[in-house]
Amino acid sequence: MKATIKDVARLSGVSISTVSRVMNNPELVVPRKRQRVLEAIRELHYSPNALARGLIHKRTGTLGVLIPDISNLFYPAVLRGMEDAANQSDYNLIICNTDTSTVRRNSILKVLYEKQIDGVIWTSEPLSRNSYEMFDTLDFPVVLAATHSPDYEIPSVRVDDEQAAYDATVYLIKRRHTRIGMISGPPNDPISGYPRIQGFLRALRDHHLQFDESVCVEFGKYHFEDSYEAMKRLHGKYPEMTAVFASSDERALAAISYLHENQIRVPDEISVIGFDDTRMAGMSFPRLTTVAQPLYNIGYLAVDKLLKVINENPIEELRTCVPHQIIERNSVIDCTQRAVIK
Amino acid sequence: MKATIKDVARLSGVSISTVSRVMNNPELVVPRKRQRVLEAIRELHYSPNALARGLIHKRTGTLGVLIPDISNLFYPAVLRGMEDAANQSDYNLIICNTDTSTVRRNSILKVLYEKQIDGVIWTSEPLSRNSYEMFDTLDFPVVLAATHSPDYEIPSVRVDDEQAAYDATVYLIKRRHTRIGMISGPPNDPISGYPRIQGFLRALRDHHLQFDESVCVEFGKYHFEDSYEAMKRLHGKYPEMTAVFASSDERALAAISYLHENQIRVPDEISVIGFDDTRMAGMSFPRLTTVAQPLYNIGYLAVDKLLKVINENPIEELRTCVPHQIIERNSVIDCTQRAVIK
DNA sequence: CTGAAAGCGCTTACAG
DNA sequence: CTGAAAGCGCTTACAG
Repeated sequence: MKATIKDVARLSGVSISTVSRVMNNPELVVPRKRQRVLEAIRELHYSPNALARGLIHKRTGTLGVLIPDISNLFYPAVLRGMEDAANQSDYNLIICNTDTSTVRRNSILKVLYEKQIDGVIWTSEPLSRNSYEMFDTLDFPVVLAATHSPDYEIPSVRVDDEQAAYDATVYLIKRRHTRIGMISGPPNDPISGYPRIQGFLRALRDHHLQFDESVCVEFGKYHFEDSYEAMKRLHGKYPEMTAVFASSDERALAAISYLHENQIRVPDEISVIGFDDTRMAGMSFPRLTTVAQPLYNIGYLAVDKLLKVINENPIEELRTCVPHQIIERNSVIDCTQRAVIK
Repeated sequence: MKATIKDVARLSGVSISTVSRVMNNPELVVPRKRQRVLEAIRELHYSPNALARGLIHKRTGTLGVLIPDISNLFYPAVLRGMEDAANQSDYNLIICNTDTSTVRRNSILKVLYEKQIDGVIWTSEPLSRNSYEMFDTLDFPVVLAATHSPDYEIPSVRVDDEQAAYDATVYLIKRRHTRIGMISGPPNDPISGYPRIQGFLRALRDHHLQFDESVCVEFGKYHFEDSYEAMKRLHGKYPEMTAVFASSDERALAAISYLHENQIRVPDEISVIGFDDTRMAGMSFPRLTTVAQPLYNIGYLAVDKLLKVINENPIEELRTCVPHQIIERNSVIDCTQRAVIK
């Protein structure tokens, strides 16, 4: 049996109030008694029951994290950042997979609510009206990570997707590519789809590159094989393309695989730039040039912000936009060098 | 303010006992009252406080998962399996990173203990005497995932590392490779180091391949760059090698990167086989042939087993060994074909 | 079938 | 400085 505060009180010959005090306000207890209590605690391997404490303080020191699917390689770094931030403030994380299902989301939120979670991080997915109302009626403090809400006043931490896509495209243009394709996520995805396509198109437009959206963009859903097929279609309809912007590292690797397997050299014939900078980006051949999201920081800052909301500390800005950055590796070549090699 | 059972009792004009009953044993309450209570619950958005319940039942429905580092790409699939198993039985998971630090482990275990976690999954790391004693005195139900303990009677779920390494090596030998190198983890690692080296050597021995361990094995610690360097050293001292067994997919990708970057064709000149079958394995070029661990299942079964221990259901076997399997992709070629190509 | 009471393991005014 | 008491939000014998 686990020892309780009563056992400690009995063994040290004081009341449970006193035991409680030596744990929470030791200076209120005379040293002699304090010692006796401390000894009893040690002897009994006593440690306080967080449920009882939580009941009184209305705090549990645990946060809920909702992500679409932990097996997506985008999350390991993000979650590590969240964990570290939580850990630093003595919080724990309960991580749950929603599989983008509303039903699942509801049932998760219900049990987290019962477990008296102090707040939740909502990751990646756009925040529907329905989700918003759920958080609102449950009165959950929420922070959005790697997503944001233009419609509701909810704190968020993410990258400027439109601008990042713009910069990635400009990076290619600066290297004299003029015929650039894109492998995108679903156009109705308000995070990794729509804004990145817009950024891509804006860059082309700004540089007076003629383009026809229907020939230079192809869509791969989330997984590798989809994007592999998308690359095949893209290459089929736009064979003169010299570079491609893929809106995730996974899509970029799929594109590279397709090219390799069809004897098209990367980057000598076609350059590829990715998005995210997951760990895989450094492990491919050629190593992937990509626009990095500060994944770890996104996670870290999101939890940090949530903790501020919970503790009613002021937060500097509602929607924080963390900087992206192009990581140059070996999958992009200057288009003129390309000509030489050829 | 959150509604409590008292609010529901007041609104529906019954005692809290009755409210409690409609939640837990509705058949004990007359339909008329039951309806009234149900309505009040809905009206107040009432949902029971799991802390109060946990205090009484001495159960929280949450499990602790200790892993070395969630940002390792080995874990996403394992954790997904754990999550699904937990979810299916209405349990939640608190995931914590130990960074292989004893201090960190102790502090994590302390708070999980206070939070009255129902049990813990200990992942990947070998179970030291010290850890064992910790679990023992805390009286935590524990299951080991992707590791096991020869010394203590603790349930575990993992692959037979020695045999899997043996099979991977035999796979190369069957394809007529006779000069095979290995990129291994640290030899003192009782999971991904020692047994896999032993399996590798046993395969060579069984097939009468002459070998000198000091020339055909090199060590890369955990990360990519280490293994890249290890591959460089291995190739330097064993240039006639035609195939390499890497004891993780990450090591295999590092080996492939090294070979590519030095214009050594894979698999045409040197074949590479990996270990784990993480998602990256399908995304590399060439796609990686590897010995798969059933990562998802390891996670799923470990939680399943832990739940059985917690509920005092019998478990079929203390140490379950899940089957490994070689996934053939494109990074290994028959050594005779290799000669032809050359 | 239902309510009052005790209790789960704590914390925190309130007296003294 | 310290103890008795009330209370956090529930569940569960025990009477009736």
